Amino acid sequence: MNKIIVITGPTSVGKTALSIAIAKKYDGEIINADSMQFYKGLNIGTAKIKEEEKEGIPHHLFDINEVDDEYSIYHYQKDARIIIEDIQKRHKTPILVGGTGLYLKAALYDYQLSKETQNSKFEEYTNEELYKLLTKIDQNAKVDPNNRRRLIRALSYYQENNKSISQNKTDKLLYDTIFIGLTCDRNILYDRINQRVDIMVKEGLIDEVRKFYDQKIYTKPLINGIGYKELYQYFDGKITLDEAIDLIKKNSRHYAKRQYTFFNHQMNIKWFNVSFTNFNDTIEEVIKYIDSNN
RNA sequence: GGCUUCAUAGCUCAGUUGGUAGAGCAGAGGACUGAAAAUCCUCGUGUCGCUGGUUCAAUUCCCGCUGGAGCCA
Repeated sequence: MNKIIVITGPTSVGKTALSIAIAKKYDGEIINADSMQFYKGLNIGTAKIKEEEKEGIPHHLFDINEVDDEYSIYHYQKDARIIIEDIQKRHKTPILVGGTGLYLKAALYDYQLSKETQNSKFEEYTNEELYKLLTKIDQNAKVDPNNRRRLIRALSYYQENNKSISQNKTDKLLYDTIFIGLTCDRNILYDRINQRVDIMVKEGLIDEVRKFYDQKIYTKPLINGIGYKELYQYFDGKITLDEAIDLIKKNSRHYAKRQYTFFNHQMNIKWFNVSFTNFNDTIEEVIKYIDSNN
């Protein structure tokens, strides 16, 4: 097949299980599209696929970074495209699997990213001052005045490229791609998320996080990753273990909601309602859809 | 059994010196081009436990009832 298949959806719907079935069916190779699964050692908390579950299917862009490596959509875009094109050259099917919408877009859409320089000259400004600076150079800027991170990014972009970030946006899809989304009833999804967190704890999540905490590692994946940042608070003695676990569940639920918002508005996804009692039905449905679009 | 106290949004509670109410959490919706599992924005009508009384007007005051908590026997 010469198309790219994307398998996405909120956390806990069963993307990994589907990806193996689809890879087998279409002689595919899987490319990670999950911003946390790039990192070595973040396994339980990111629900990373285990070696024995891969069933011989090649998996790319998993465990490519140490937790203190710098990695962003810039690197991902390059890495993913090289692998996509390599897989296609070998007449196999690239299958992007993951729930990080921005990374999927960066890889597959016409996002123009160039090597950037670090700059921290905006740190001393207040949000209000940053907002004024930005609206002065770009009247079309659609950044919320309170969103400091975005304000600084937009200003840095202007400084480096001498044009506004909003002018650079295109929505062109570069590859022939089939977008498959897995979904289910919101309440069922939330139950699954809650259950999965309990399972992660049983499987040793606390030890997994503890190792990084003991090494005093405070890099992005550990201070941002759900399951990691909450347990760090617990190790710091700020909250109890039960509170940390409840927080992990809550943050995962909120995350799932944000994922839906992104997928529904940023990409054209064909959604499939997952049958958890008979997952083969779901697989069949997806295959039927892919065949009819090929 | 007697006395005291509580009963308000899914949860925890605030409040109305009598003019039918509002926070946090939970939940919902949205934005998104270099931290994206991140960051940011928006959304609060509920028989104010039930019944009766006083009043122009009661969730607010009073009687009783129901349920919870506490104290004394």
